[in-house]
Amino acid sequence: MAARLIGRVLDRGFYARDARSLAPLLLNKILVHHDPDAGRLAVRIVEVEAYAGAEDEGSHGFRGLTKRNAAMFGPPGHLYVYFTYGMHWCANVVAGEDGLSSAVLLRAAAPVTGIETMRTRRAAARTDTDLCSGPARLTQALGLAGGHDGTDLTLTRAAVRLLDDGVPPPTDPTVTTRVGLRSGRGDEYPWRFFVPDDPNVSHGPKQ
DNA sequence: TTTCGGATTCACT
DNA sequence: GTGAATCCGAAAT
Repeated sequence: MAARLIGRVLDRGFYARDARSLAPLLLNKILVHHDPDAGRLAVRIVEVEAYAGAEDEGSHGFRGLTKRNAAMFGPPGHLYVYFTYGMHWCANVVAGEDGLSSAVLLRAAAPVTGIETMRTRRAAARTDTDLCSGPARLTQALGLAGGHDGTDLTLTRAAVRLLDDGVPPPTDPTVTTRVGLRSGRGDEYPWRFFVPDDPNVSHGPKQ
């Protein structure tokens, strides 16, 4: 029933570019979680935000290395998963060279495989386009949490992987400012990218 | 040790 | 469109 997923694992060099360059390239990539409880879950990424290193006040890395954000400072191609608002997990892909604190936040996706599991986990979702239409919704639907912080996405046996299945990123992605940042703390940078007119994109500022 | 505020979501008006 | 829920990490004391 489920269509066979064919795709190649992206290599380290793909992730090594800076976050602003990497972010739009992640659009239309496939995020797969081999969930020990639910089997294979997969989504197609449709919305991302770039967080760029030490000079970006909106980035967790702005205030330097801490135990929480250590994955951001590590080598590219790993997951950075953090807890926020006392109840939500958000997942990032680490970008840039080892030692730089840059990452791309995965904000929204389109369900591909395991939709029944996602509907169960996202009971509040009224429609399938609400299953992954926000950074914390995405992690909840896929079952990602703090235990996945630091996962190497480039390992073929990793529980979480990012695949290129041949669908290219949009040639003209929509670009806006980032969501949820305080005024003057990096909210002015146009570093949010999403697939134009995709119904799974989160409800952010004017699109 | 205490305080502060958050890369959000959901229910409700 | 508005506000409550909810708790951890980091900064301040």
